[in-house]
Amino acid sequence: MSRSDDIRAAALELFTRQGYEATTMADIGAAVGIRGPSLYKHVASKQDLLAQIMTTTMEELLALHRTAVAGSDDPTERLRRATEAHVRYHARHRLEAFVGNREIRGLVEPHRARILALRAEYENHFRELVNAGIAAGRFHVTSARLASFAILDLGMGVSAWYSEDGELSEDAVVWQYSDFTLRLVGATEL
Amino acid sequence: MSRSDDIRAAALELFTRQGYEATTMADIGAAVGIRGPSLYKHVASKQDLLAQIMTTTMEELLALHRTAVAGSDDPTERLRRATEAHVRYHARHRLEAFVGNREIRGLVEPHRARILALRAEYENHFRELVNAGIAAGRFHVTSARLASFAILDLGMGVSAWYSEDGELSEDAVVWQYSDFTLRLVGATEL
DNA sequence: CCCAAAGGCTAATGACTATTAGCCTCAAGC
DNA sequence: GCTTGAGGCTAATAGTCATTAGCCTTTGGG
Repeated sequence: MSRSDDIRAAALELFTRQGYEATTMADIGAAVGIRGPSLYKHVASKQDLLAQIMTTTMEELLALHRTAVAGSDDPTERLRRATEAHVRYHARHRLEAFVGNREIRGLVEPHRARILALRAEYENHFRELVNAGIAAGRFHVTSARLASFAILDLGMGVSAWYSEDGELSEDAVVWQYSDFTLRLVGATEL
Repeated sequence: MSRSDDIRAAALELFTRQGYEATTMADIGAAVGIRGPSLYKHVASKQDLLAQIMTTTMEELLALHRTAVAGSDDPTERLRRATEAHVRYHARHRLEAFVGNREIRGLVEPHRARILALRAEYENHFRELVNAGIAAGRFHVTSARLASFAILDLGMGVSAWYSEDGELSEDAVVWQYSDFTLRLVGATEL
């Protein structure tokens, strides 16, 4: 349904620019050329709009992570691929990622708990990748927890400043940031 | 004036936990044991409360940065000290830093423009530190802009997850993250 | 051609909110 | 002892908002 998609897209952009609380149904309606109340012919509620955006985002991120990591057994290569997927998603879907990171407070139960669980799972995957590298003697960091937080935060930063028509291409950012990650964990060359 | 300080502290915590928009004057009042309207005997407005928090935060951050950097001429040492100050501030004043990063949208002109200018200045300082290291042949990165973004984002991440009673001490986080930064820019040993 | 449903609209509902007005109390200095 | 100002309070003001109700138009399938 094209209209519903338009509405979700408009909501996404407004949530990014103004925040969930500060965005009114009338704003979203105006962005697609209708009045606020007419939105209810297409969506259940404002909260539902946010929940759908955040759920889709976290599920896509987890799916991409699994795919990225599946192709290799080498700890360095696995972390590199996971970081590439992470950063690429945050550049390519910067609005979704931005809202996904910043509007958790706007979610009401049970959505909030579900999203937090998915986030925790995602974070754990990264921590395990770092731990695997340490166990194999390939990474050299004091705290795997700190290193994985740092890696995740780098991606989130991307969603805050990346712009498709900026001077840096998506690939340039992805490759640079993957390098940063491997340097950060002190990955030794093979 | 102790009461005004209490109010600012209560507002800071509520803005962190619920966000500026979602926090009501009645909430802030309740946190200090009075009713919403009574707050106006101590503060000008809710907006003023936010503006004061953000302005103070950015000014402190800039002042600490200047002090940190002043003590050395060596590019590596300067970047290390700047990162230490950056991360330490984000750990020690995590509420201020958190709100400072996330509630810019809630600011109204002319506060918004002023804060954005201070942030831009802060970002520039880091980019210049990285550029200085590159020029001296001590750092090895493709894009100084990307590297400085990464460094700044690391600090912001800290303000999102750091906890004083967590397993990691402030010093541990500061030192680890400073290491991360120097690794990230490919700083060569002297 | 008809008519039902899809998708608009305006008006109403029921909250909630920042801020102001106006009043009351109480303590400290005279 | 009085009074004045600081700092509370409640009630009123003037919004804003999500959501629902009820109505109208269009349109596409029979």
